[in-house]
Amino acid sequence: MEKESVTIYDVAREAGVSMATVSRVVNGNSNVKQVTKDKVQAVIERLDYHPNAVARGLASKKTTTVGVIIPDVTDAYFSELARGIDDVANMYHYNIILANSDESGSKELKVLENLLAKQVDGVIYMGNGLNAELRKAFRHANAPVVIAGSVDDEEKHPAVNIDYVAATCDAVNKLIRTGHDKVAFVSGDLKQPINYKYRLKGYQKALAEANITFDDSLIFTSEYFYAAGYELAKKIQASAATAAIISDDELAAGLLNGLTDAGVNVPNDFELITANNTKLTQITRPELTSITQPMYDMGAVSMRMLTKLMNKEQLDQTTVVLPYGIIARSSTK
Amino acid sequence: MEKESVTIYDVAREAGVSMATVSRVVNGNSNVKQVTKDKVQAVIERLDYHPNAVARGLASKKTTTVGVIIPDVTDAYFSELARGIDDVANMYHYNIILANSDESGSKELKVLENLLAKQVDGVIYMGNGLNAELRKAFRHANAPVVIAGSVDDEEKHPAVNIDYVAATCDAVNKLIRTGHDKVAFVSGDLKQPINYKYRLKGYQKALAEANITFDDSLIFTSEYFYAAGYELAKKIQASAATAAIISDDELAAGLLNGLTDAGVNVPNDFELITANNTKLTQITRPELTSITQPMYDMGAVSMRMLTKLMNKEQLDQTTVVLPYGIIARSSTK
DNA sequence: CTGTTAGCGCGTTCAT
DNA sequence: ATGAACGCGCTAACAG
Repeated sequence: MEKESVTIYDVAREAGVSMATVSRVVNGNSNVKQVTKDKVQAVIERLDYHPNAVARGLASKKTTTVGVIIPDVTDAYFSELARGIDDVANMYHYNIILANSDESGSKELKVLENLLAKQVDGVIYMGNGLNAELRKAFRHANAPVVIAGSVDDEEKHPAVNIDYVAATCDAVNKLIRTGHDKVAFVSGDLKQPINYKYRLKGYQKALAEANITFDDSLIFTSEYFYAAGYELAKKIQASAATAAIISDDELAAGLLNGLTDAGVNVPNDFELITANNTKLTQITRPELTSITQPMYDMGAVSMRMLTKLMNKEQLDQTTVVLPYGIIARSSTK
Repeated sequence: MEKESVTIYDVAREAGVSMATVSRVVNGNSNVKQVTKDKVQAVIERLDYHPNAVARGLASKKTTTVGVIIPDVTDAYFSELARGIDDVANMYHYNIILANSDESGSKELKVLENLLAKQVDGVIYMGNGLNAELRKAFRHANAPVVIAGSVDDEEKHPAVNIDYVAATCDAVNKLIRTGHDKVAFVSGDLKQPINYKYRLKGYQKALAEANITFDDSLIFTSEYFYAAGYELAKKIQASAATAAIISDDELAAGLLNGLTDAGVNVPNDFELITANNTKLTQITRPELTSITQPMYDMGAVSMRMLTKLMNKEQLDQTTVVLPYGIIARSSTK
């Protein structure tokens, strides 16, 4: 520690050139004679020179770091997205500042402000709480923002996601086809657009197509925790439902185990389909049938979009909808 | 986007003071008359001025960001640590740059170099691959480094962890007491100190105390993936083992399900104890008995230590060993 | 192809 | 209590 760091000026002096030339070779500018380039390169290595990214950032107004807002790193769904983001970021020589938001509106705002103060070149937002205030903050930010793994119900911001309406509809259809006409809908807060404007809509669409009347005693909301799902089992059991579509895997795992422990046989007495196909779905017994989302790719694509935006390139499409699927496992017949 | 950002200079002009004064009020310097402080504050709000952290970093040589090296965000164990780190970082007004290393030595080095170039004020290293090269890089870094959730077998670097020897020994003891004398040891790469210098040592200690001779046909290594564990079930079944201690929960979950699917009844025919008590342990059926580690706290404490180091404060102790426990669930009798 | 000169936005002496 | 001036390390015109 504490050794004086060598600057571009030191290598310029040692190499007998100007700092501009050093800057050029460091940045791969072609306008440098091979000989001097080699000479400078040698000095750089001898002195073990490393460009100071902060100074560079101040001068160039680019930090090559992007901010990533995530509800909770600990969440299997979002961390998978984060992995895709980081890998692509790396490819393009960006670093990511990761900030947990807990899906709290005020914290999201605070965190965004922070990221912007650090002069990030762009930000990726993950979370389902996109509201008017946040939207305004995004608009006023002088850095592009892309939404990953969720929706912008006003479709103003670049986003990458799947067709949540269709996916939910398909899943519910699958349940209906097996003979269920009392399918529970289990999601997070219904105030969030992704739940009431997309998932619930898909659910209702499936019912409508099968001429089943909507019954709101079959609608359940919960936090996305294992324990919450386990707890919910009682309520679901007390309802008329014989199957359920759940919008979160951890929640689904809790529900599954809660039902099982209460003596309900899944899938014979009750069928379940969950939404994210995270690692958890294979670990439970029975394994969980699930909607599949390309989480890693969604993260990767959103970061790729962001690089274009940061580069002032035109986007082919502002919303990228990736394909989803349904993988049948043992929680359905 | 693209609105000219307001600088400290703008505020100074509008408020009719010098930028030095603005800087003082922004940084809470006491030497400012209340009246002018208020005046400046008003202008700051009116102009919506936000200090540029990059310029600040260049001038002060502090970026208030720390680098966090993590094997994989997607890993339940490490992401829990990361959460603790981020929460404490936030308390002290730091941000974290998260970098995935995949436990690859070369990538860890590259990533560290990167972080250092960005002038992070400190770094937290998570991973089990602390080798000579990395150690050297840490020493030469002009930022303090603390190791979280793993060991520095030379005990030179500040680190926070648990007593892996004792924890493993306890777990194996528990198995032995139930009557097992053929306990399998399942871990990751035995080249990693945490596995051969700590966990394996604890395993051997337990055997020795019970006068059971060590049998290396009971030693298994694997990658930390569910599928790898599932695959491993066959080999374990073919061995003489009747119980196992496993060093990773995802691996343990795979092993458990592999055994179960092969017709082995856990815990009646085979008992399992896993190591990290992540969320997974409650999701499997039967639930997994596990060593418990305070992951979140380990992250939090390591970040707290780092803030002291960055502040040039003395550390009370360079290695913090947090308490562990063993929680009995249904994979043991 | 290379060097000179300005800043980038802010913290920090050093005067006053 | 406040201001002037310098410098942090680098990029980016602009000359030549």
